[in-house]
Amino acid sequence: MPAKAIPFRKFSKRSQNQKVILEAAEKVFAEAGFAGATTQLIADVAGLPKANVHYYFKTKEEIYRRVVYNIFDIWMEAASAFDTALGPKEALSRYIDKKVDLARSHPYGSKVWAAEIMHGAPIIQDYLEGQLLEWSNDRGTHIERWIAGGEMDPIDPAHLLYMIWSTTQHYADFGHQINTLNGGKPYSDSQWQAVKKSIKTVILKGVGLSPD
Amino acid sequence: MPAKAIPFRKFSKRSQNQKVILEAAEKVFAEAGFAGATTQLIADVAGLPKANVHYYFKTKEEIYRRVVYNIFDIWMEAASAFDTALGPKEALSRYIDKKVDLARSHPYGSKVWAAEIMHGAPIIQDYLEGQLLEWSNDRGTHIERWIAGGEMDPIDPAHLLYMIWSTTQHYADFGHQINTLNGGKPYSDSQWQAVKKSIKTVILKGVGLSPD
DNA sequence: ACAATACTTGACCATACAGTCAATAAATTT
DNA sequence: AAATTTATTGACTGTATGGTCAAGTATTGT
Repeated sequence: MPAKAIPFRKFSKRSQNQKVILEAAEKVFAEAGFAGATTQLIADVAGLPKANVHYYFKTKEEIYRRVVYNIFDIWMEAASAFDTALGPKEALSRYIDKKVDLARSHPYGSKVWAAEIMHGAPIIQDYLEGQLLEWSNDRGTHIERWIAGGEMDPIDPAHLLYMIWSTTQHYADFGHQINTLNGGKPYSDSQWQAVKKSIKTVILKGVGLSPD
Repeated sequence: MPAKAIPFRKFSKRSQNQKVILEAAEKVFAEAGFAGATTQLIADVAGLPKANVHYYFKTKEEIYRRVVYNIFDIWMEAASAFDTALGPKEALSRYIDKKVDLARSHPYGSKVWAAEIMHGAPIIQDYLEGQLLEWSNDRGTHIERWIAGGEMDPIDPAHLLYMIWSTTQHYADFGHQINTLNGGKPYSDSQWQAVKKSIKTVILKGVGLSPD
């Protein structure tokens, strides 16, 4: 919400700078936490003077809010990969693939999200109780339908979802630990492929679906 | 490390107060992050004046260090539950049980640990490269032996370990989200039992071991 | 009883930080 | 080209916080 009307120019200075600031902020919030993230550091990473950051965003909290909302949007988009029309094997496979892709492409966002939840979700509590709950319940009932129809083994759908969320996001949130145990090197393309395969194999077999 | 010698009295005022402070600090660090945790708040939660906290611990960082080391010790103790002499089914089952117990009994510690890793492990990097790497490699070779001996399906041992870590710790680190999706209520005893069962079932079946 | 050591605590200080402001420059509109 | 809006930035301010200190009280040892 700018103070005055935004020009409809597609790449206005305004939206360009906001984007740069938000990307810098995502990284800084992920690495230092909300309280540890200084506006000065965000400005430095963005390559702007601090006062300029405050010209575009009134408060640090407003920046944080925007970052968290962005992450939620990306998460919700990925959530649509869990397409129940496909049947359990395909739906779960594609969802896992998508979530691993996200862990790789948006590690900072994942960390900010994790920290937000760990601190009691002060900003996105509403979304948890709204969209996320709705989405989970919807997917849950489909999973129960598959179980009732003998298409997969019985399991509490919530636990299955948590298992997918945790295993995939772990590769973002604990990436530092994983890299350390990998000889200090980040995962290669083929290692990321192996991640997908391992997770899909265990979870699919784990609920009675033959993988590949 | 006290400035002078510690009296050998088992429950000296010193060790009592340190314990109270460290427990308070663990909670505050978990909920607010390192930078967001104020010594004043730690003192308030501990029920002591701030200056008293600084009498026992020189700096906030020293308190944080102690908290993180405590967590690592608890983690390592749990790690011994992965007893390779028992064979894959029992070893994995007991380890999962133990880790879920830990997620329930030490949620704050788990969060502090997660945040420490997410911020690049500034304090415990040495442990990651030392004890944790050693432990992981040791368990990894045993898992590979089981696989070679046909006792379980092939899987990259690292991914199996990450799967256990992530699924179990998720119930601590994302407890707020889980409670929200559980109607705002914390898990009951029987729900925690179900967590263990779900995780064990999926992972054991997922690597070709019949559960229960 | 006395000394010595350990603990307690309000008041204080230096620093770092979020946010402001005014003065200037660049871009856009008329 | 004048006017108006938008963007840039160094300098500044008030507040919150980590840490100190000195003056006290309790505890322990002799």
